[in-house]
Amino acid sequence: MPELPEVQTIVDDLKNKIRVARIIDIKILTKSIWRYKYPRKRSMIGAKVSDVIRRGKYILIYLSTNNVLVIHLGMTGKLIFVKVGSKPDKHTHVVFKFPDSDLHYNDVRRFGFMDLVSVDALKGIAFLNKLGPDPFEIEMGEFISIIKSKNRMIKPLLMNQDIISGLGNIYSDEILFKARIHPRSISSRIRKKKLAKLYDSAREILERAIEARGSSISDFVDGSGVRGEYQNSHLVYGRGGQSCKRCGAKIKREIIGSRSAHFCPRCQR
DNA sequence: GACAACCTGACC
DNA sequence: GGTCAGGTTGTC
Repeated sequence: MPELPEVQTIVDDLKNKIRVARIIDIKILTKSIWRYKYPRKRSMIGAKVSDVIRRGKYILIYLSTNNVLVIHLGMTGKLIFVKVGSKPDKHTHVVFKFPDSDLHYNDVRRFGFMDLVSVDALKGIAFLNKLGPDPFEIEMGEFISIIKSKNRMIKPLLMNQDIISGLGNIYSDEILFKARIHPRSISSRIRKKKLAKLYDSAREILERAIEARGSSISDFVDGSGVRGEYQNSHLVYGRGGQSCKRCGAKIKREIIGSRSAHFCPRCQR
């Protein structure tokens, strides 16, 4: 489900609702969502949430006990605030109890996961260390040289979290359309001018998507259970067979890098 | 780079 | 019954 704008939306909601709040209790309903190792609850119970940040598509919840809860939402993960004592549904895997509300971690497909690590250990976590910068964390020149230095199809390259983090299937399609780059273009051969446009497009689209509180295709909702609006602004994603809003040509849907890619064969070359 | 694997649900 | 889905990881 979630790419950078959706994860940022959740992070903003978490920050507003639980920063400075204390975790009263935790109910773990599904053990297997803890990927690295099963956590000690006493490392979390009684702790205050000191900060919530996003790294790529990861959510990092810092606790006053010097531990960090690292969460990846996978495809269908959700963090939703509900009334104290609300009954978990069949896909609720963890319940965090706060004074004013409970926070349910739900995930239908269970591709998401959590880890609890100490602040010290965080620096040694491989899957965080290998994350590339997101488009807001780098300058245009750096972005261009990263892309130019690889010899790969641009869409799978943009989706590779080790190179640039935060982009997934929706936003890579939307960004490439805006920059008028064909998703199969080989990164090293794309002109600098086009890559400059790609950089601007990435930041612009992500910013607008965050303002719209994400894209809800089927599952995504924010911390209050409300859907995002950016799906209404998609120009290519999910529009295969329909006409391009820019030139009228038929939008194509093709498998590229084992994922469905949506693009306009006339606008994107 | 292509694929399968990990899962459940929606849709045809 | 089959296909598809906002992701990641590991194998050829």
